Amino acid sequence: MSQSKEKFYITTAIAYASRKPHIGNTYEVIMTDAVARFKRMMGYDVYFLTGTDEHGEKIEVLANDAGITPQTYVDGVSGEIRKLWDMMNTSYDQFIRTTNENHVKVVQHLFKKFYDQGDIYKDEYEGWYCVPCESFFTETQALENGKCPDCGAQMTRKKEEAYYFRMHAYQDRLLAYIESHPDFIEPESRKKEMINNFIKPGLQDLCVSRTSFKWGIPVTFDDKHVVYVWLDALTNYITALGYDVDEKGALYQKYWPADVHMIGKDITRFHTIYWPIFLMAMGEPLPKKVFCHPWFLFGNDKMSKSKGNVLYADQLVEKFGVDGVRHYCLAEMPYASDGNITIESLIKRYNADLANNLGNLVNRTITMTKKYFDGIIPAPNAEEPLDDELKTCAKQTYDGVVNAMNTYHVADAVEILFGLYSRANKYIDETAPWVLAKDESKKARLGTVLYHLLETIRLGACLTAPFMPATADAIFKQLGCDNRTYAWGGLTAGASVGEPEVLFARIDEKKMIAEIEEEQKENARAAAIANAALKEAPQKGKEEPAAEPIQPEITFDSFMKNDLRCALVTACEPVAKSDKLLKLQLDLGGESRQVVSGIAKCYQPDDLIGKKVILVANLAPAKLRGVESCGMILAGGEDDHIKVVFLPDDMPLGTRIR
RNA sequence: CGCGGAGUAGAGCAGCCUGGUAGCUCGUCGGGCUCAUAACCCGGAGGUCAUGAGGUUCAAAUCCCAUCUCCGCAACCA
Repeated sequence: MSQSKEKFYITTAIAYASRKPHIGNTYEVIMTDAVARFKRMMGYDVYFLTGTDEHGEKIEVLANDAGITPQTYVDGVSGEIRKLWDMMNTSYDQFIRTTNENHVKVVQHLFKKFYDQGDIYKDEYEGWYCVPCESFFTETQALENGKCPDCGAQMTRKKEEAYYFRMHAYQDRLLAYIESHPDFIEPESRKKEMINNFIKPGLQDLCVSRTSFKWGIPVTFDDKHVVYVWLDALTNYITALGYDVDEKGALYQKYWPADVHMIGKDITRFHTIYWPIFLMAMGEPLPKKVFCHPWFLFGNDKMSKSKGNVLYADQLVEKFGVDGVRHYCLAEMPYASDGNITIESLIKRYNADLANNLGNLVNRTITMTKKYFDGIIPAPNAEEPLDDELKTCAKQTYDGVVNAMNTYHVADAVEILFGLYSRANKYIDETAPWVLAKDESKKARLGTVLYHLLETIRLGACLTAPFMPATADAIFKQLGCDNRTYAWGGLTAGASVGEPEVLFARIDEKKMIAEIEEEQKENARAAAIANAALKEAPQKGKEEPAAEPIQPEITFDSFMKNDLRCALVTACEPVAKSDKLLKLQLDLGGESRQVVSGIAKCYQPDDLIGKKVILVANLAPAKLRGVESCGMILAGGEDDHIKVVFLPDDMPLGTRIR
């Protein structure tokens, strides 16, 4: 401990403990881990923080559905997430949970402090309030004369109290900071997005408390309120270090400000606007960098439960191993644009990089050492000019990897590293050890070649450690050496290598794809059965309350208030500047109606024209995107999976449906 | 005219900031080798770098302008 090492504080976003994270979420932890391990290797004193975000309405609802307390729910999910991170061999120093007692206490202190110093103020939110729906609606949502957009009832003007954070007051300081720290937000495009979309138009004060649900950190001086999400979640980065309002703590003093927050691009706004402003209000320094990584898509689709295309890390680990999955994620994700996961590319990359290039190289080299030298590492005393190329490559690989990693171009770093293994394979071809072995007089040369190969593999293993720690260990074991210093000549001649073992067995692509398809069918079947079971007995499934809960019972009379009619779609066109809305002209036998419907993602106008649909004929009119909508047509599903209910062609127009 | 990004060989990407032989991986075709996991090595084919007989320049994938298409964010989702 003579020299204090330079510190490096790195964090992932905390994962929302509502459900098991998919491979896209897992990517973030893997990537952050690779950087953390790399920095440790470079001699930094690294502190790597990850954890779970455990409050909020959604979790409250999920727990209720499951019939358990939110705390119990969150204990389960958080534990699962942590297990997943552990399985992926991530080297975090701390796993924080926002239900952690200390975190809760500090958030409360901060809230109070902000309130006392005038950054947080209590205001009355005034808006239209619908009593039956127990909800607020904005001016633009409300229908004419203040009718409820949900149920059509007459709403009242109502005031509700809420706490707001004076974001606006810090706007200029934030902009100045971002502009004077060009590296603060990366990639660059995200920075522009933030500045142009949010900061320059003027920051809105942020609502930082809620009264509509209970599962959150209570505001100490006003117990109707709980602290709303981001003030709670973001502060994990410092509460984890023991920060408190009047007692900063040793870890905090040592590690703050963060060197980099690794986050998904979807939460850029919170990390590059609100979080810095909270810190300014605390009088604390801002993080040095927020790196907004892209997302993994499945094929070309966003991964989503409803599309049934979600991949989970543990599932992939079964097929490809921990390092197979780590390697794929790290090598495949581009720097700024979204990456695509497909099973085919997973297999291809696994075979090409891991089995053929790296695995086979190690295997053939160790085997030759066994075969020609009884496993004793020979001395390199018959060098030839050709060898310099290999050494130069090793040197350049190091520089290249360091360079790429320092700018978080992880995929580039991996590619450069594998270039070294590739060069070593070529070296075998150039030197043809099996030919040298036939000539006793070339023994010294043969030994030199093998030494160079073993040494190159050793150096490669040093650099592989941050990406695939277990594989690096396995390579060192086969080399019979654990010298992880990146300098040519670290292997000791005369020592013994270990036993050759296959690092990555080749995967039969066709066979595995067939296997996976089979599993997916099975999963689909299981899901279908589970869904059916849910419908019959709407009990509480813990994971994924897939079906929307059944609404409270109503009487026949109240149902009959809905006037449903058979109507013909006579014309249909998209609504300008909207990607979900279609404007439909309906004929219900004499009367015609204009209706706007949010189904454009699923239907083309031509799909609808000439079809008969069910119209809710007595729904209060509304304006959508400025277009008048008088009624709605019945459809099921959400987002990208909406199905309109069509009626038989021979049903007369205007027929009442019940 | 909301903001931003992207369009480069069959596929996936790099190069663009700091103009000057268009590169990598997979696939494909041909050859070599046998130490090794049917692996490894070499070579070929395949690109008018979205479009504009546009602008700047001795020189444009790279800088500027216009158009088209896709994506993300925002808005909208009766």
